[in-house]
Amino acid sequence: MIDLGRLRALHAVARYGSVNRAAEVLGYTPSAVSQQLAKLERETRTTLIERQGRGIVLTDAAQQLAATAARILELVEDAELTLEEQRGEAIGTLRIAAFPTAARGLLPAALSRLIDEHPGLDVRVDETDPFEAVAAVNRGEVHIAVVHDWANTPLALPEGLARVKLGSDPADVLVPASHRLAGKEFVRAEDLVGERWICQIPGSICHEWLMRTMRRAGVEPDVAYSVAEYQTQLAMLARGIGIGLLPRLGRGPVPDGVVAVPLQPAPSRRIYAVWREIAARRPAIAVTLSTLKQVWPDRSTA
Amino acid sequence: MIDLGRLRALHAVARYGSVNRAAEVLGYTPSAVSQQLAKLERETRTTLIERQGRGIVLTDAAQQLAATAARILELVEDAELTLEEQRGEAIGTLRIAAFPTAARGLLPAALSRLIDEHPGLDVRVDETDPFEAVAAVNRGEVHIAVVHDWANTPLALPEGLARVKLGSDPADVLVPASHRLAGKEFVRAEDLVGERWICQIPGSICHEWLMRTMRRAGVEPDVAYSVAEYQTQLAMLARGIGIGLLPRLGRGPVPDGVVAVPLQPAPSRRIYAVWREIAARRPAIAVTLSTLKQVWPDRSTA
DNA sequence: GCCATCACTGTAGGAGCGCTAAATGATCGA
DNA sequence: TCGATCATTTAGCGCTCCTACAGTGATGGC
Repeated sequence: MIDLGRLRALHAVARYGSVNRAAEVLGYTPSAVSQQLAKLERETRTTLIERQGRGIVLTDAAQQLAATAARILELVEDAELTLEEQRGEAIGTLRIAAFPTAARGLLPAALSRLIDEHPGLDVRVDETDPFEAVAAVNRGEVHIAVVHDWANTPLALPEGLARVKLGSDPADVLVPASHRLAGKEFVRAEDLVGERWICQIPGSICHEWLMRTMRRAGVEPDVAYSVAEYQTQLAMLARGIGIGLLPRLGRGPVPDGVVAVPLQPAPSRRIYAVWREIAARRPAIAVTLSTLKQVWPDRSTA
Repeated sequence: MIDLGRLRALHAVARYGSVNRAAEVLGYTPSAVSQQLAKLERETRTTLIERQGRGIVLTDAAQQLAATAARILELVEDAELTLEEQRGEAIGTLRIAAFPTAARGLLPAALSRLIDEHPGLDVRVDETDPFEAVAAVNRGEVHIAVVHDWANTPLALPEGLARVKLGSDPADVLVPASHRLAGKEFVRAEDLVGERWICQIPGSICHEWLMRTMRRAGVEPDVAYSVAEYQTQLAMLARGIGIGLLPRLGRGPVPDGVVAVPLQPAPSRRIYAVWREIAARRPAIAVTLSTLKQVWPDRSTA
């Protein structure tokens, strides 16, 4: 009877289009995958792959076999999930992909609690941007993704993925203590026209929000200083050479010489946990999701 | 990921109710099956089997797992069949169970032709009575069963099994050359009242037909001589101490001193080939079925 | 047109798995 | 209580599968 390992290899090759990528995903060397395919060909006495240029293509028979292999592997995974569900223990490896701010501001609390309450759980974290994180969940390489979106460009999820909103992450304007806005209760976007910005690199919430909001208002923001580190940003702010924007999540208390002023309306970046719907039967995933929800720092008053 | 071998072991144990029988069917020692189950328990961290007396019982979790294992194995088998079908060659092992007369009178011709035309085919034959042969096909232990039934007690097949009629096997009355019926063109059942019978052991067509037909006519047949071997039966017949009944299938020419007289109506034992419906996609099975049909000795005139 | 690179394949060798055989444990029937 | 029947445990052997490394053929930059 056909070996499952061979089917996994074929399925991965069919899915990722190359022996190398399949091997990478499976955690093997390309040689191992190649040998598995060769053996599968010998055992089934069927040509499954053909070389094309530097790569390979699957024959029709292989495509078909890969399709049923997918169903078989799904059933096997389902059986494993059912067993784990029946056992009810949160156990095994759980991989989380989170964007940097969440990795810093949300995961430490969640992780320490998970490790305390579920010693059998081996949690791994990868810092990944939201787009890639969702793709990784969809491919099954990661169990949970912590991602964000903006109210005006809501996150679209592939079929089969579910999400729960953990909360919103408001961002404040950081200004030097001597700044004209330092004493205000809140500021509006239009108050910020003409300012020089100290932003973290493109992809940061500062950059994102500036571009989204200011441009919509018809103003091109002046990002004079683009820095990589939060500490650099703070040092510049303290010198009074510009202002910044920073999410509260994962931000420590602002140092002397810098003041955080809430924005009105607050930049509404929403944070979600995303997972494969069927995988939620795994207790490990269920407890992690619930822990993430519980440790969300409720700073509605902050 | 769960190993297929473990699932096969569990499935077999669930199906046959004991480690020993499962091992026998799988072609392993009980030790191997026991070890597989133990490993499956360790890997899934789930209790799957419990000892009960000398045997075992499966837990609920195991029952459920075995059920999905059945679906998985079915898919795997299906995938293999598809590959073989696509390849189109009759190849691999093919197991036939046949009742003794067919094994002697029908299979030799079929086998020699199969071996000639399909060198890749490894045909195995087991002489088995029809009831057991059908059960073996249903369990998947045998691919094709050659069986018979009587017109008044038609063969009932379990779901999923198919059959084709190969032909009818008429039986003649064998009488000594000196017998009063020796010159007749045919004889009727009522002509045979009062005769002493030389029969092969219970289960033979002679015995079966005598009991079925004579008793229906209200006559208890007198089986004076019950022998095991055809040659013995012939020797007795030649001495004129009784008469016999023998199917034409697998019977050689009758020796001097013995005459075959057709019965009217002929005992209508019908011969079928039986197979699992889904397995007919296998070229090996398809060609064997067609060969069996082709080599059926057409003796409508004999 | 040559060489660097990329992708897959082949080979040798070592680690680990899964099987068998034989002994052991547990239970049932006589 | 003894023998028979099932299942399990242990030791050990063979085989499989993986990695490391070398090799082959196609591609593309220069």
